[in-house]
Amino acid sequence: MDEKTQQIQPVLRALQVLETLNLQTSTSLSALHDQTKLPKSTLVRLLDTLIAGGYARRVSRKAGYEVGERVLQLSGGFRYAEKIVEAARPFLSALTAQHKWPMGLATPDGDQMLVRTSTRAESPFATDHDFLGLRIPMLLSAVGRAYIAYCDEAERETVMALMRNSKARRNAMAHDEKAVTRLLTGIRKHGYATTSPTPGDALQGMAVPVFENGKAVAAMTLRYFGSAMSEAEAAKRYLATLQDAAAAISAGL
Amino acid sequence: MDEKTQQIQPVLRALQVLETLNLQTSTSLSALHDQTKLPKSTLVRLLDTLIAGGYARRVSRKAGYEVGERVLQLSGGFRYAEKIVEAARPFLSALTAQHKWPMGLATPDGDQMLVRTSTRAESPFATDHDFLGLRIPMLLSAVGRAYIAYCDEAERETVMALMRNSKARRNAMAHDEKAVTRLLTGIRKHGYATTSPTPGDALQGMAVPVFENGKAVAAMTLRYFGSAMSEAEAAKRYLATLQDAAAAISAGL
DNA sequence: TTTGTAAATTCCGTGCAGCGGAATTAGTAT
DNA sequence: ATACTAATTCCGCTGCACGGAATTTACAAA
Repeated sequence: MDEKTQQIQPVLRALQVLETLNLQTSTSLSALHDQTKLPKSTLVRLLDTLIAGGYARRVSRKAGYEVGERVLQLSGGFRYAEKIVEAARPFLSALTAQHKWPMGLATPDGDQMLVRTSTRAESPFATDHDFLGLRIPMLLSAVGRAYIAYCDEAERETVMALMRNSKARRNAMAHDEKAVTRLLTGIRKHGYATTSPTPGDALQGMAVPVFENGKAVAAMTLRYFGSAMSEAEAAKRYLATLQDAAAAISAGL
Repeated sequence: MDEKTQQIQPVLRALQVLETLNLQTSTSLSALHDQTKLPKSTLVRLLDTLIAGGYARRVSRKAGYEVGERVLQLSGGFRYAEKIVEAARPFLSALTAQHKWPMGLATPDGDQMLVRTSTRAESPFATDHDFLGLRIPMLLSAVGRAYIAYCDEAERETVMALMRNSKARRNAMAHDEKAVTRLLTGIRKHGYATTSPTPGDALQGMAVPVFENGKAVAAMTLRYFGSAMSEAEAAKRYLATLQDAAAAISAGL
């Protein structure tokens, strides 16, 4: 239609495969076929290439394939412009080293939160994939809730209006003003936000805002197994350290 | 020559370009040409493709190109533990070549152990199927026991809590605190863990932890026929070599 | 053990898409 | 203005990526 820059098909396909491999610890050929819609023979050819380059690895016939160490070279040079991301990383790493749970930091991006850094790779409890670089809903995620509860009022009004005018499922809650008010009041009272509890062994989030010059600019989260401890217990154990870290990050800006 | 796996040229070239872009904040076409030795027209084609996918951005005619945000998706699933796997593999192969028994290495994954590499294919005694990429119970397997006995206390407490709250059969033992304590004490006393002896000609495991900077990060196991020798005899024959190998792997990290 | 079967892997002829040298355009220095 | 360098586009050739079909493999059931 518009610009017709030529695309090299196998390159985009290979990158798609790489992204898919990043979504689970290991992926069978069939699963890859289901998720990418690419023919299996094509997948094998792409995988052979990725393996030869060290970007992927064959695990076993049954478990399939996984990402190889060299993928780190593909993004190691990427830096966000914001200094807060760089400032926060060492604190998040330290917390993960201490408590083992994966940590993350996200900044606002329209009606969603953009995950800027995480310590998923450093935690033994990171069963799901990384949200790094992905956008997550403002009103459903711990980081989003922490941010919206503490950002300045003008910004909150703008974002809320944006969400109210949105038909997206992720913003459904924005239409229930009472519920939002209740949610935010609760967050400010306790000093932290959580994801809405999900059944099963999914990871829960517990998030606090990060300020710069008294203005909320990001939120950081600690993610833990809901089946390992209750929310109250998690707060009792980790909230103070989380808030200390957030304050330390602010101080370093 | 040796392996004749087919390689898709443009894929490896595109990844090479991506890696080069990661080396500096922005890269001009000429610089890219110098560093990759690829024709400029080819580079433009590759870059167009990467840009269309969001993996690169054009900064300006003069400054050239830089990596795009989406590169984060290419490595988000990578686990730090992969490095250990890479480092350990040659040692496991050497041990199997020497003793013939299959070796394996696993890293923690929630309340289970994830088998990351094995020499099953190199051993004549591998009767059972391949566990590569599969998860095995923490408290019933040799690798799991070795890991839980030597990992740091905060992590052990978390994992134990997780298992106590679990109804899964594989975690049944977690509810008997006394039994666990006895088990772990015995492991630390002898310096290795075993699978609970099973009747028949099943393979037994004998596992030791692998440390990094004094922290347990994985466990490696030697698997042998229980009917071929007693546990004491196996320990006498192989424990020292196992521990030496584990130490060598740690040293190489 | 043998057999069954679902999945992974290899094979191979077709055709088109990636290739790169040459021509063109844009931006910069004199 | 003019010359010069680097970026971009053009285009005919050909080599290799494509994917359906055939084969092999691993595992489980009998």
